[in-house]
Amino acid sequence: MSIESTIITKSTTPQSRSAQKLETRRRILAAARRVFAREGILATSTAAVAAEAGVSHGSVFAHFGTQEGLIAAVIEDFGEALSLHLHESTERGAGTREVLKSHLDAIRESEGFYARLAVETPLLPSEARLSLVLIQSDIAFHLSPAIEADAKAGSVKAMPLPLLFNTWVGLLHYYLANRELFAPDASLLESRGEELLDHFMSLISTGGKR
Amino acid sequence: MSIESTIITKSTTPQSRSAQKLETRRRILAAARRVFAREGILATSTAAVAAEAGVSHGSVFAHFGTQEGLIAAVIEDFGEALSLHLHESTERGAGTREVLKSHLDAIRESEGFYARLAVETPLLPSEARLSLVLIQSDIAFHLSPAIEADAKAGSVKAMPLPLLFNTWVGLLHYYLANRELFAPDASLLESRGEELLDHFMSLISTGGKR
Amino acid sequence: MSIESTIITKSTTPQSRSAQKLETRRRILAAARRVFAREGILATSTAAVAAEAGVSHGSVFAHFGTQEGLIAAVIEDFGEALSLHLHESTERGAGTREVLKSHLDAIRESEGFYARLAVETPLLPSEARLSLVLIQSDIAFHLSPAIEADAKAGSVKAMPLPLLFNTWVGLLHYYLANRELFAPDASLLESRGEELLDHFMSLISTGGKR
Amino acid sequence: MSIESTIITKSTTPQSRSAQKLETRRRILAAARRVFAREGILATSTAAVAAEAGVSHGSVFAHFGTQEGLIAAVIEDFGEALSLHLHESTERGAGTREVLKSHLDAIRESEGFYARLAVETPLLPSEARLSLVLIQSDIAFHLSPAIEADAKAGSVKAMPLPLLFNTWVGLLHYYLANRELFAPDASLLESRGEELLDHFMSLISTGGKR
DNA sequence: TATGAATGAGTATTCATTCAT
DNA sequence: GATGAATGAATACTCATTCAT
Repeated sequence: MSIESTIITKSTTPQSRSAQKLETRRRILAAARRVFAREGILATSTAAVAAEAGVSHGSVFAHFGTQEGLIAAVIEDFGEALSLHLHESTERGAGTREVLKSHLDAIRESEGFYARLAVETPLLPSEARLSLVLIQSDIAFHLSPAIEADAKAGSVKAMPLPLLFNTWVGLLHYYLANRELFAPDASLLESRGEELLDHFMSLISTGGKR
Repeated sequence: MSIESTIITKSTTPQSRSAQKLETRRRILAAARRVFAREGILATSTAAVAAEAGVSHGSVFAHFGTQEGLIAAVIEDFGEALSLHLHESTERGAGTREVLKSHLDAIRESEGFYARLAVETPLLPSEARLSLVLIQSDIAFHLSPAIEADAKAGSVKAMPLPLLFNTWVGLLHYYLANRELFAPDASLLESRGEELLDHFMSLISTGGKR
Repeated sequence: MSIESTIITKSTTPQSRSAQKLETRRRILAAARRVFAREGILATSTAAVAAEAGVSHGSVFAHFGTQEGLIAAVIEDFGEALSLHLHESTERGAGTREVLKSHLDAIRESEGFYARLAVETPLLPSEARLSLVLIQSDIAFHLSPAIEADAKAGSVKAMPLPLLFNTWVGLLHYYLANRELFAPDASLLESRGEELLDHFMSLISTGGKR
Repeated sequence: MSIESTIITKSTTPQSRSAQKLETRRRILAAARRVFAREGILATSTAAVAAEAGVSHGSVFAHFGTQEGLIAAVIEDFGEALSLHLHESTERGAGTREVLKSHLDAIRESEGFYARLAVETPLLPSEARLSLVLIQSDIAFHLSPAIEADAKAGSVKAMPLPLLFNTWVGLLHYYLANRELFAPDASLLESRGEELLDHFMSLISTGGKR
């Protein structure tokens, strides 16, 4: 939606050269995100991205140098948006559940792409892998104080934070990786996000408090 | 190791032509498992498998028809071995922890290949994906009565079995997918299996009973 | 000529697999030599070679791995033939003029390709450059004793052999590089070889003996 | 060096727009000469020339139309400078050796570029090839009277001028084409120019007179 | 005039698959 | 049944050239 309007804007509103360039860059990034979500990151050819973006094949390389560069840029771009969303929707002093809820909310908008990322990142070049690490650091950064507070308050079991965090991410990624199985026709997070959240909270909660 | 002993067994017992054929098939399967573990399933060419097996490139196709067929067969073959191992090492009436321990033990021998499987399965054709589902059903089959018993006994929280199972698998796969990070130089299961097991048990245990 | 007869032989006489392979290799080498002579070495695409040879594009790489490998193989193949020719046509104890004559004779058959080689070698990858060095060593090897004898006999001026040799090669290559200018419609060596030889001999000869 | 001083001269004298245009043209030509010397003529992209010149990629085409046009212009420009240098440094009535010495001196300043020219000219489009022919005519024009005089005086053997001239150019180009071999770390003309000159003179000299 | 973003044709290389031996 | 030579479709990347600003 926003993409189309952008395109219209672009063709109707004459812009400076550098703005045009930025716009083309955005178009390619957005197109790549769409095709990546649809077909998979590794399974997508640079030509397919160019076609989806409505630009020449060469333009992809003029902007991103290599396929790896493109992939890294798409992930980084996505990571920034995710981070922004996360910061906006996570109140200071929010509880563990609220932070995890924000996490799911942030992902939900781009569930398709995020699911591909969860699955394919281990197979991507290191530059791209690093980007995902940064994304997750961001989430951990929000989660950490919430967990500590809840642990101190006794509502959450004491346990090493990394293990707890990785359990959550593992659970989430596992369901996303098997979306077709767990939510054949709909958004996985839409249909089962709440359930996953409840389940995880019950796992980490101290027995009596829940 | 178990692979080599299998080869030796077969080659010391010369048999009819159809047995020879079976032997070639086994060699290709074993070779594929090795290269897949080393290089990745999707990153491995059929030619590389043939070379590792010491057979002609054509033989791979004579036996498995297509690359997809080969991959599916390798996974199926692996699934059968895993299932066997699981049945052997899991005593009747074992507790939840023991079953999960058996699970890790069964995987440990082929950690490299299993890790590839955990990562790449979502990207493989559906035939191969189905095979992994069957493998996991098998584990669930062993786990189910143990959990139910422990739940009845009150040592494990009551919760939907699939969620519990998927949390375990999600956790395990997440660590396997990031082996390089979590166990740079050693076997992940060797160095951190126990820790994962303890962590998971503490998650699903009722507070006082553990 | 020999090429065509070879092709005929190939298609009429069923051969063993390895002979077939050698035959394909030969076809590609011969085709490459022809196109290289016609279009230039660097200006020729691997696809053009494949088309000229009547094989698939992939075959070129099945046989020579890379374009560089192909070029190196073509030069090496040519060098061997040249060396053979040189050995055959150069009698033991031949004089300087006779050896140089043999040199020209050996080149004449493949003047087109040799001219390309003379021009493009400095621009080719080092492996290929080395091949040309070997070819010229071969000529120097024949020339050396002849010069020495003639120098001792007083019919050739005393001078450092490398300078003398490089003057000859420089002269020859310069004329070959400018064939279109010096022999627009015919073979340069055919039409002007004798002249070059006479000229060079007069340069290196002692005044009185000529 | 001489190139830089030229630029300075031009940039300190701001002039009309058409002078500005000339200035840009000169900058591109000088930059191209530098990159050509460094990387090779054929191996240099128009974008690399633009970058070296500090102008936009489009400017190259605004001034020279095509890549071929640029190359031809660079060579022509070089030829003019060489011709000028040659005229200045060659005294009327100079002997053969002096003229050849002037030739080497003229080239020495731009040895890198001239060596590329010697090697790559046969591979360049005809317009560029023609330029080199003109350059060499120029040298021949200076050499001709000197040779004739020396021949008449009996110090140089009688022989067709073109053959003599081409032997000289062939020798020179052969050494330049193999600079890496003959003068790995230094200027070829610096380290071996005298030697080549002596050798060539001894070749064309009558025995006793030298 | 100068710019530089965009183009698209061209190229080397890979690899699953086929099939004659 | 096994072989391995041959195939050809697919794909990332380069670069001269154009043209709107």
